[in-house]
Amino acid sequence: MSAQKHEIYQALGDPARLTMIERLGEQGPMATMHLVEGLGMTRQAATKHLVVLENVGLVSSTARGREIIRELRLEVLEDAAGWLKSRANAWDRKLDALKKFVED
Amino acid sequence: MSAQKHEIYQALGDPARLTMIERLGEQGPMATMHLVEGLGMTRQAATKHLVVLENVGLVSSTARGREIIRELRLEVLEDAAGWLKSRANAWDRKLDALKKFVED
DNA sequence: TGTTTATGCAACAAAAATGTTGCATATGTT
DNA sequence: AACATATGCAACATTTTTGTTGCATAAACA
Repeated sequence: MSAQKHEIYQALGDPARLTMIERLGEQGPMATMHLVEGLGMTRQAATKHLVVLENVGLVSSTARGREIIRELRLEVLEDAAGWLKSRANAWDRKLDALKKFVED
Repeated sequence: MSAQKHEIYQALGDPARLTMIERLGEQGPMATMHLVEGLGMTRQAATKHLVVLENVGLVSSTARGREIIRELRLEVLEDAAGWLKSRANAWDRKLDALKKFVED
């Protein structure tokens, strides 16, 4: 069910989607129409981006009347960030060890 | 000169490229041919992926005889991971504050 | 010198991502 | 009831990404 790592990074790899994530992080849950404003694209295009974010679990949505409220799933984002950071740290140690090994 | 954030995540958003990054992190710098092995694609396809990684600064290359040695740029990876983590942390605090505000 | 190995570059094809328009549906509002 | 608002869905066009094949070049090696 949970998305593959590369799918999460791919979802983050678009300026419009990053902007929407930033807005949801700064201002909290909000309706689609509000999220779309200022992106320079139609509502339908923005919705497709939101679907991409939902598919990897970065965003969840709830109906409220005729609106759909989109919400950032911080745990998923933190997980993706943490994974990357922990890998980078592990590789840092490994590559240091390799370097020392070569020097001998 | 430095890549935009979304470009870095887009570069990470492909399974073949993530695999190559993992290999470079686990085993250190290596030649293209070695990196290509087991990816299930031609050398030319893999090279295109390496060019994507180079363009965003995640990988650098040096010629050694007829080989090209590819190396992981850990600083760039750490920077991308750190940015994501710091944003997530900041948003965590912000969204908590918002929640408390709503409850009053 | 001839052969194998590692690579680059260009043309091409197929698939996926991005964005548009048009139309339908359901919820508020006057 | 009539109108405005927020949304979904489908068809379509464009661009980007991903991968292939074929050919050229340069270094290592027998």
